[in-house]
Amino acid sequence: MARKKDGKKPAQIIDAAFSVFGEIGYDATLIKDIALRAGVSSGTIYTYFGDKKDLFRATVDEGWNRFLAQIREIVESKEPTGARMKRFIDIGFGSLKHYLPLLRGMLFESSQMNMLQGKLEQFCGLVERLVPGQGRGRVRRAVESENRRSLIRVTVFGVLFSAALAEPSRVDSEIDRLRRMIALRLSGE
Amino acid sequence: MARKKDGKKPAQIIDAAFSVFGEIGYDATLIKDIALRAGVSSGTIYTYFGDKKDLFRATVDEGWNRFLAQIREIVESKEPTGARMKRFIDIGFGSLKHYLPLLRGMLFESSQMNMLQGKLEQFCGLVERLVPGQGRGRVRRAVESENRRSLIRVTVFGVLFSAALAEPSRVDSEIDRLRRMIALRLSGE
Amino acid sequence: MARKKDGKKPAQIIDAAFSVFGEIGYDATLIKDIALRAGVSSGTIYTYFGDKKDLFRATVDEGWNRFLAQIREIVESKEPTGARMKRFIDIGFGSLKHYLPLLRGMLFESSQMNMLQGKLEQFCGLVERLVPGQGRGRVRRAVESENRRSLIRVTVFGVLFSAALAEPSRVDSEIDRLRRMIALRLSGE
Amino acid sequence: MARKKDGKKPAQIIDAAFSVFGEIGYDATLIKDIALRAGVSSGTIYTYFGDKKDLFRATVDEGWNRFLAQIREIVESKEPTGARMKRFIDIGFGSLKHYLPLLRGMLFESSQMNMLQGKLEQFCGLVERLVPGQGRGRVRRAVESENRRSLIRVTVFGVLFSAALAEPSRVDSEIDRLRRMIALRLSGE
DNA sequence: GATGAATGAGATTTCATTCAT
DNA sequence: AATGAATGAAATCTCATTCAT
Repeated sequence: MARKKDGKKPAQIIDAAFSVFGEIGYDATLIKDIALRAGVSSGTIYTYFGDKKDLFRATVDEGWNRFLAQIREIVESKEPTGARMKRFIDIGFGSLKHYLPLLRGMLFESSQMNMLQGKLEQFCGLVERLVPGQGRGRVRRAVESENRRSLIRVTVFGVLFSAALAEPSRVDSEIDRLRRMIALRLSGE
Repeated sequence: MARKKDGKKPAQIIDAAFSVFGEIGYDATLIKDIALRAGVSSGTIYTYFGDKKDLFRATVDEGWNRFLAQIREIVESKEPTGARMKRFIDIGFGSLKHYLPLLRGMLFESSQMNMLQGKLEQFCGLVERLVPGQGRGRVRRAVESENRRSLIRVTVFGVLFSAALAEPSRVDSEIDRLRRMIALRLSGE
Repeated sequence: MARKKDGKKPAQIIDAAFSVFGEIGYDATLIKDIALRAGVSSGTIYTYFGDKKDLFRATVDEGWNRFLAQIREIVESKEPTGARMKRFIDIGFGSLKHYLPLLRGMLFESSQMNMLQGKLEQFCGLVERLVPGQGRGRVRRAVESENRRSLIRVTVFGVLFSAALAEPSRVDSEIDRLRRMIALRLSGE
Repeated sequence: MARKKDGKKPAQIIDAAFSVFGEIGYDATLIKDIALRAGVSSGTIYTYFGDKKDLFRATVDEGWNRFLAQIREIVESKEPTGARMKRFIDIGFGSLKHYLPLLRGMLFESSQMNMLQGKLEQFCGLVERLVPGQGRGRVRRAVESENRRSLIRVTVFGVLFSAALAEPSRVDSEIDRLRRMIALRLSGE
């Protein structure tokens, strides 16, 4: 997220939008709330963003891109697989805590669904590159590849939504539990 | 007697609500839309349901209960595990296609989140009873049990939301893919 | 008011209307409430009365005419003035308690204003005939007559609205106080 | 700055509300009517007043307080009684013409009854202080005091409602008649 | 005649967006 | 550029009235 101090209105606004959308969802969020938290007037928001949807998109993009950038860096690093995995889990689950509000926000408005879908695919693609294929040497490579992709997808979605839907007070422990579970599975395979 | 009271109005309304909520989400759905699709007037909806939220709740409950009833019947049947698993997959994924709109609808309103959470827990509980624990005889029973529960949870959430977020035109093939994947894993374990 | 037992729907309805309108006023009264209290269906009301306003008018007329009939009988009786006055006060304030709800009902709807006005004039006319003119023999008969009429009018309105606006729990004592006051003034003059 | 904030909007709105409520009563008045007459949009009303009831209350309070302030000033002045009476009658009946719509408005909604009741008591209290007690030196002080209070109350209510319920076209002459009558009584006592 | 389910016009209120200052 | 008062379209819900049975 943008820094609050640098005096840049759009960044301030996106920061505020991030937290308000995250806390109460797209529909319940009033432009006024965001303006208030950003320390600007409602009108100012329209100087930088076309409309409410536009601001939402920008907010999600900003957050997601930062998140993906971290993951991408890990996936593309030259470290040995084990170390990469460990960092992936550390960074990934750490970010999950931070970006969860955003994810929730994305869940709560149908029109954003497509947005969410595309972003998750991107992420799944990175995870695929991270996790080594198992069935090396076997015959039914294609089938397995499809299965592997599906499994990754299900796991990614499962983790994200388990976290997103957990009760606020239990979010942290839920994320920790998910993390242990995933660490175990990744190491076991 | 008053006008023909065939007793089908509430069901008609819930059916209409089921599809409209499912298609465009809670907020975007107008009472008028539902009335139109149900072939009744807006006012009639308020004869049977207190308000819009009430109708939504009733719609979700109705759908979910039907779904759970099917699953519960399978879980509690006396069939051998293998047969039960097969039926579970057949019925479960079959229903998934049918109830997907509902699931989508539940995603689209933050205030419904709790509802969703509770219902998914119910479902996970049933799945746990269906899938036999693996590590019988091993030492770390407790850890394993927690892991197993987490894994089931992640898988259930993952399957449901993979399906829910798939593009409408690809929903069917996505569900089939998920189904194959799950079948493979259940049989392999 | 009509008797409830004679099996006549319109009378039942007017009885019910009398009490409901009186308790909560014209606007707050639902046709359904009246129907419920009358032991008939909403539809039945429309068999006997054109619409809600019509029913209100009929209810008020019915009540008011009964009240006026009592007063008229007194005014036109051959008793000596003193006795007539006494009966007037007894009957008048007694009826006030009974018909107060109706009066309240009439107050609470602008469209009923004219109705109220006309009825009160009728009543004032009767009171004028009851209370003997004072200034007999003096010169300025006309002035005095106008004054007397105004005084009666103010007093009648004052008594009715003091009673109508009294807090429900204090209505009875308020009416008694008014009654003592009026009795005193009538005897003193 | 935002659009010209002349600070007059709430007053404009209250003025408009005053006349519309007065003309047709609370229920029949649409927010749109008031907005139209105030020369603002419906939404603007909600910038300054919470809801319709709130606006009604504010309107009545505003009007009533102005009226009472005038009366209080007279009651508390050091003038000789005769002069005070004269001014009371002049100002009081003058104001009555102006505030009559308000009084009418207050009549038209049962829920406003308490409001009306309380305000009238205030006014009666002032009048009591204005009109000198008569029976000084007599025995039955208490009885007289109660009677006097009742009489004032009845007279106040009587005057106000005689005026309020008069046909619009005759309001002025009715008020003049009431005024003459009261002037006579006050001077005569 | 009686019923009461169904109707649908209509009112309040919200809030994204605009625009005068 | 920034402001925030003003706008007004739009949606829920109510309830008098109708009419099929």
